[in-house]
Amino acid sequence: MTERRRGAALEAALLDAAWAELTEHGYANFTMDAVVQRAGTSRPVLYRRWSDRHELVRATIIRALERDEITVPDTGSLRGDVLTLMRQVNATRIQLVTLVSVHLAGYYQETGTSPADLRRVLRGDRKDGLDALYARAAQRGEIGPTPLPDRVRSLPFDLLHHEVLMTLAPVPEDVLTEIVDTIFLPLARRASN
Amino acid sequence: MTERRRGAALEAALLDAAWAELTEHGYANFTMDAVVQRAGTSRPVLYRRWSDRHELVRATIIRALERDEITVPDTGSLRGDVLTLMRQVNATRIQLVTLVSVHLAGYYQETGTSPADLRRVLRGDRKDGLDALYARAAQRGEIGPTPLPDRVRSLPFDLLHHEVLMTLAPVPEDVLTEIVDTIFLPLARRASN
DNA sequence: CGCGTTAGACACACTTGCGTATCTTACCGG
DNA sequence: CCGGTAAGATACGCAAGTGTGTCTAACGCG
Repeated sequence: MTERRRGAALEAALLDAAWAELTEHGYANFTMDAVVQRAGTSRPVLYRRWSDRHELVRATIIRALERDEITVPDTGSLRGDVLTLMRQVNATRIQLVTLVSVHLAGYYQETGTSPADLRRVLRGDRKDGLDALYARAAQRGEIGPTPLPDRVRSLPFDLLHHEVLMTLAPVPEDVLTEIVDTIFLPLARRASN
Repeated sequence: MTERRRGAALEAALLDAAWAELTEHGYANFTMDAVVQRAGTSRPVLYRRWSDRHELVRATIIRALERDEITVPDTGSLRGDVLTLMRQVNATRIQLVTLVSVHLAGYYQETGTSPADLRRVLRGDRKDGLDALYARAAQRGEIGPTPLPDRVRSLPFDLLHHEVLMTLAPVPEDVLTEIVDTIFLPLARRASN
């Protein structure tokens, strides 16, 4: 044990361990002990930074949110853009989505919030990007000039989300294309004419 | 305490209490103690019937499934049928859906199952009814002769489901009609031509 | 090099929930 | 009305997790 971590490095290790515990065992089975053990340190080190379970969970989720920034793509076609975005979400945010939606049931009851509230935070910054994405599609003539209803715009992501929540696993590529090609695109073209 | 319940009556009281605890406090905070206390009886009475937490939860969910049978409507129009079905689900199954999808995270990890597995049970018996519903719609000429893809057929219910999971509350009527009128019906008509 | 800071190990009191064992007491059937 | 069955009330031991002390030993800065 010659290497003794300190300060930021130690803190990062703890948050990484907490994140791993959260995603692997869920909020219900999330224990300070497990985090400490996984990080290879000891109880007081943890408590010196976060005074209780709640604070640690909050810090862990915030940290996860700050990682994995999602960038809105510009592939040259609506289909490509939407699919690329879905793939990004599918690849990087599954753990986050399932954690936030499924594992935090207790949290919602305590705070009176709902998954939609947290989801708005997740998606908020993407709103402008989505606007631009659909504007480009309209400009290319892929969809008509009438702006799409919000529910149509979010449709592919809602369905992706739903699929993730139901299977608790990454969504296969053919399901992504099916959602886009048999549901979203026909509707988008029709709804904006 | 002159009234002492026995047999079936007592069992029903226990399962009712368990259901109330599950929906109010979720699986994570579900304790045998709370059930016993809520039912106004004592620990051993519970354990004589279900040997552990898991069995009790299973029995409670099965009981809830057996209640609230959903009947596939025949209103004379596809729109009316689908909307009526959605209203039924919205009115009677919210607790069940949220419980199964959101509160049982720990259960899935322990058993290696996913919400989709339980959902199949929920929806299984409705499959035949849905077939009939869409057959009638085709016969009336509301949709074309080409059978709808499964993903389209389940679309309104998936979106309802998603909405419930996000808000953890009953879905307002205007959202139901919006889903049907701006998403489902246009797509259904188009997809079966 | 020496000193303050803090990581790391360990032990504690406390709480909660589990599953069982024991005993009394009410109910129901014959 | 009487005897078996099961309800109801405690109580107990166990395990897991929490949050807090206390002590040491390593590290980093001046």
